[in-house]
Amino acid sequence: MNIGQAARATGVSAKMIRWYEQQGLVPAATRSESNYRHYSEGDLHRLRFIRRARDLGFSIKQIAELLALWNDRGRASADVKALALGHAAALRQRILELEEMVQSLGHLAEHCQGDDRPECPILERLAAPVAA
Amino acid sequence: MNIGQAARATGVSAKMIRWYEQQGLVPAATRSESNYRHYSEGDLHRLRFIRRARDLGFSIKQIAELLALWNDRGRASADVKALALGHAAALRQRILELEEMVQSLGHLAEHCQGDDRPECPILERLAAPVAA
DNA sequence: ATGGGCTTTCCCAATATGGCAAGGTCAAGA
DNA sequence: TCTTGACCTTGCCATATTGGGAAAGCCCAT
Repeated sequence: MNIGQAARATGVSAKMIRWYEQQGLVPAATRSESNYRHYSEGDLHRLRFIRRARDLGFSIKQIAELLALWNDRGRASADVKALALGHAAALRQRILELEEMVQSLGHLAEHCQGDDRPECPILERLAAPVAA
Repeated sequence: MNIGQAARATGVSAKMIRWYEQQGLVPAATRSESNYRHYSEGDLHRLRFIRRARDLGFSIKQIAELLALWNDRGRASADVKALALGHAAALRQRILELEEMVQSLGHLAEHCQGDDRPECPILERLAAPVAA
């Protein structure tokens, strides 16, 4: 199976597959005589794993850890769980930050008429002389 | 006022001030004989504006638009408001995505014992053969 | 044999920020 | 006056992930 087919089968673009290989996230694919990469079912399996982990917002580094645990038959499930929960906590933190921004924006926008006149509390706040 | 003082006064690092200048977000600072940049109160004002907009999660490009509106005495407040609300909507969208991830992670972790044994539904799900 | 669709590698782009290095400048103290 | 330390300059590198494009080679079907 060539890289394009593997891409279609896993939802990981060919470009990304090559990049993951370069980053050591997947082992270097075997090559045909004419240097084409080709992929086995096991390779697709691994790529799908990566794809799903990306969808959950794991970084490449974290995915490398997950893959290592996946391949370690003797791992403790606690290690996997800790990784997942740590990541979830980081996501929640990020969500809080974004929510704060949304709230501030909401407050600012509330006081802005949003008409043809130039008076705009949003800009005034951003430009406030000292603290805001 | 030198760049270091301007940085301290505005909360924008010297590095970033130079970078904003290079990006055209702030006009090139005037220079002393020995080529040191120096900054006026107006410059600090502009830098603080940028800083606050960054804190609200606006991108550099968006900040450029905000600055243009700020400097346009005849702007319509509607234009500013639209920018702010559009940005808020994008943030909310991002929040939804992150919340979905957190939820999925929560579901996965719920079913994982998190002990010394290797059985781990988290990995099993990530590795699931076809759909998950 | 020719063309269209695939593959290869390599370079570039974006975002915003920090770090490091080599060298110039300035002010204060000995 | 000389030295020292704090500051400034530019420039390059790195981060993390993805897409775009070019030039060249390969494969299959007509």
